[in-house]
This record gives sequence, C-alpha cells and structure tokens, in this order.
Amino acid sequence: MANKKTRWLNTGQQRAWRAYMLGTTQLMAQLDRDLNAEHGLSLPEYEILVRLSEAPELRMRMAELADSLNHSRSRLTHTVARMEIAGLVTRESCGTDRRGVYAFLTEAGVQRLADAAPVHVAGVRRYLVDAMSAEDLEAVGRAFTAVAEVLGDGKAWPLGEEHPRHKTAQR
Amino acid sequence: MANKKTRWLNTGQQRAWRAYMLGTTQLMAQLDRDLNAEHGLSLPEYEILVRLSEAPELRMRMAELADSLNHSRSRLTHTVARMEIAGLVTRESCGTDRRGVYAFLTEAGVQRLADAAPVHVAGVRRYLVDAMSAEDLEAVGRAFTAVAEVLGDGKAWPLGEEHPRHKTAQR
DNA sequence: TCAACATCGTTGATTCATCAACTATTCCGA
DNA sequence: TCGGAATAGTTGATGAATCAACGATGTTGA
Repeated sequence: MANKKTRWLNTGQQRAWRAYMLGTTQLMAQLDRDLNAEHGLSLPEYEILVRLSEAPELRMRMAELADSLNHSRSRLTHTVARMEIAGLVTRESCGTDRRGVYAFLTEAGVQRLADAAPVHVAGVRRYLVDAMSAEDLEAVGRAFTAVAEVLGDGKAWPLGEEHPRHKTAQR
Repeated sequence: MANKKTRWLNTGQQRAWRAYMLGTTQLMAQLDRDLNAEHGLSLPEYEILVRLSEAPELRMRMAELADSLNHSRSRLTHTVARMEIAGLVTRESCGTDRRGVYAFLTEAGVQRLADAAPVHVAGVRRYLVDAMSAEDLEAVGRAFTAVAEVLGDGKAWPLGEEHPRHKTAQR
C-alpha cells in the first residue's frame, strides 16, 4: 500500500462527476419505468431483446450475450429463464459445442420488441438526445467509449493490486 | 394513442447512446467492486456517507437524504438500517417534527469514509476523468445537468401523456 | 492417451431493491 | 376546531442481482 497522496478532484471535475452520477441514475430509472409501465419489460430485458433481434438468425450464445451486456453469466441465466417463461425467448442447446446454449428470440419476443421500441427510443430522445446539443452528445459518446476502453475487455484489475497475472476473479 | 411515426436515432446518436450505456454500466460496476473489495462498502452506501459528511452537524433528514440520492424512501430506510447495524450511522428522531428522523454519521462512519475516499477518487480519476479530455468531461457535466433538468426532481410524467404543461419543472 | 485445466452454463443461498400497505404526525381549509 | 389531505418514515412480501459452488464438456500438453 504505497502511501500516495490522494489527488482529489477539483471543483469542476467534481461537479461534472456528480451531475453525471445523478443524471444517469435518473435517466436509467425513468427509461426503466416507461418500459415497465407500458410494456412490462425491464431495461435489461429490453436490451436482451435488442441484442437478439440484431443477431443473425435471431439467436446468440449465452456467453456472448452476457458479455455484450456486461452481465454475469449467472445473471443472464436467471433473466433469460424468466423471459423464457414469459415466452419472449427460448433456449436450445448448441450442436457444435455441447456445453453451449443458444438463446432464441421468439415470434412473441419480436412482437414485444416492436411494440416497446418506439417508447424506448422516444425516451432516449426526450431525456437524452434532445436535452443536449449535438456536440455534447458526441462528446458523451467519445467520453464513454474511452471509459469502456479503460475498463473494457482490457480487464481492469482491482485498484490496489500490482498486476493481474493469474487473477482468479471474473473478467 | 396518436399514431406518431417513431423518429429513430441516427447512426451517430445510436453509437453515442450505446457507448454511454455500456461505459456507464462498466464504470459503476467497477467503482462498486473497488469499494467493496477494499472497504466493504457498496457505492450507494458510500454515497450516503458522503452526503452526511457534507451536511451541517453530520446529519440529515431521511427524506432529504433520499431525495439527494434519488432513492426511494423505502430503499433508504433499508440501507440505513443495515448501515446502522454496521455502526456507520445512527438514527434519532427529530424534535421539531415528530414524524421526522435524522440520520447521523458516527465516528466510525467518518473514519470509514476517510479510508474509502481515496480509493473511490482514484477510481473516478482513472476510469473517468483521466480517460477523457478536459473538454469532454465538461461536456459530460453539461449534458447530464441537462438530463437531470429534463427529468428533474419533479416526477417526470409517463411517456404517453400529452403534457403537464408546467413541463420544465414543477420544482 | 491421460491428467490438468479452462470454459459454458446452471443452481441455490444471500443480499439488495422495489412495491404496496401501513402508522403517525402535520398541514390546511371550511 | 374539525376532518381530510399531505408528508415522514417504516414494514414485510416479492422480485431481481450477486456470489460461490457445481456438473458437464472441451482443450492442451506431457
């Protein structure tokens, strides 16, 4: 534990960070509420439908899907199980790798997504896109691309450690 | 239900939105993991400690605290209850309004915050502030200030409705 | 070929968040 | 000053996310 002196945030940085934190919390909560109220979908469920709908043959391997959403595999298993009961997806084991499982989008899933998408997009527009200048939106895109890159698959190691070599933990 | 045609996002908007979504998910998860691993605090708990530490007399009314975090009152009650057991805060009923309750930061709470803050700040720096240009960080601040304003403290109305008229803020 | 190891996905227990219902107090208007 | 409405906070039930452990299959290298 090297005793480095902490470099605190300056006022501007602090304000930016807090605004982001607060705005994000509100935004996600609102998008989730809209979707729930009007279509009985949570935001994560909606995201799953979107990913599947964009995949070739409307299907994806569980792990791939989990990674693309940044969800743990366990979480995805649980969520997909619920969605399967709701009839939005089905699972089918994968021929070429017998450990593997495909999640498929069902007809009902396609339909539900089609119904929900306009609501979701309208929200994203109203709360985010239309709330700021085009330049700021671009900057947000750049900014979080950078964040994702720092954290991203670049496997961030825990802050304290010296280096990840045989990290047991998750990615 | 007026049958408005949906205005989809264009490619750039779409990319910005997704980058933001993904980056945010990763960022929050990582900050939470760091805090948990090194100090046994969740991000929401940490935020509570911060708010209290900045309040006059290290205390705040439950509702005020809940609002400042954008948490439901119920959620705050539960969280504070756990933190009270952990010895980080105490509750004491308020003299002037007998419905009211103050949450106090304890000595142990102050200490825990002091221990955890450097880790948290280092994370915010490394993953966010230092990952992007100063201009983009500013833009992010502006952007989410705007988002928070649109959604504002005054309960955003459900998407379907025509207009609360006092739209901008019923603050 | 076989043993070690890695990956895929699931499971059940636990923890945390959400929701609806509730008590107690205060506020407000007739 | 009374009664209804609004506000403060809590509670318990339910649902979702996390965590550790696991079985099963695939991969690698001695």
